[in-house]
Order: sequence, then structure tokens, then C-alpha cells
Amino acid sequence: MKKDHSGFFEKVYEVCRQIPEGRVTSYGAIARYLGAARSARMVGWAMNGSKNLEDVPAHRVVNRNGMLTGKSHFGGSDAMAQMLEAEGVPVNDLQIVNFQQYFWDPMKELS
DNA sequence: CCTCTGACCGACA
DNA sequence: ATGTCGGCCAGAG
Repeated sequence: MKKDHSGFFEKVYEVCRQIPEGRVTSYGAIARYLGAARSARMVGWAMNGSKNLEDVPAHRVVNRNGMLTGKSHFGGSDAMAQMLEAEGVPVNDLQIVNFQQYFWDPMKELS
């Protein structure tokens, strides 16, 4: 099952999988944790393939503003916000309420 | 094989 | 404070 553990994407998938329920993180946080803060864009892009994986909750990953920028990729509906709210994360207008409160930093938690 | 773009972030003018 | 640009990896045309 481990295919490209040396790849950038695989690392992103692993971190996303470690995100606890009812918690959220940002692309930049993951990228930074991987040592590629400037590759935040690719983290989101990596999710494009991860969304096919059920083991990777891409809906728990938002931008650094706590905005559900990737919501458009979740079927075009508010499915992303619905899933977050279902986990206990309040979302208002594509923006997570008290984002800082639900923010899960891989560098802090996984450090 | 070469080029471009992609769910971002941070720096600079 | 607002707008623009660069940057990193990998896949599609």
C-alpha cells in the first residue's frame, strides 16, 4: 500500500489523515510541516487526488483564513461546510467560526 | 519533451 | 491598506 512515500503528495495525505475529528488545519501549516511553506498551493492540489481517497478528509483542510476555499471542489455544494458542522465545526459563509479555536497545527501536535 | 496550471502564502511597491 | 508577483511539486496537454 505504501507507494511513493518519498513523494510530496503522500506526505500530505498522511498529515491529513492524522487530523482529529472536529479539528481543522491550513494548507500552509501542512506545507510548513513538510518543509515547503512555499508549496502551499501544491498541498491543495494534492488534495485533488486525495479527495478520491476516503482516508483523507480534505474537508478538514482550509486556507489560513479558515475559509473553505476548496468547497467548490466538493461537488459545488456546501457539502464541505456540512461535513465540518457535522463534526462540530461551525461554519459561516464559507468561513469557520472561531477558526483559531478549531485550528489543528501538525507542527504543534505532531512535533 | 516542453509548457502550463493548480483548493495558497508571504513579501514587496 | 490594497494590488501584484514569485515560489515550490507534480500531473495533463
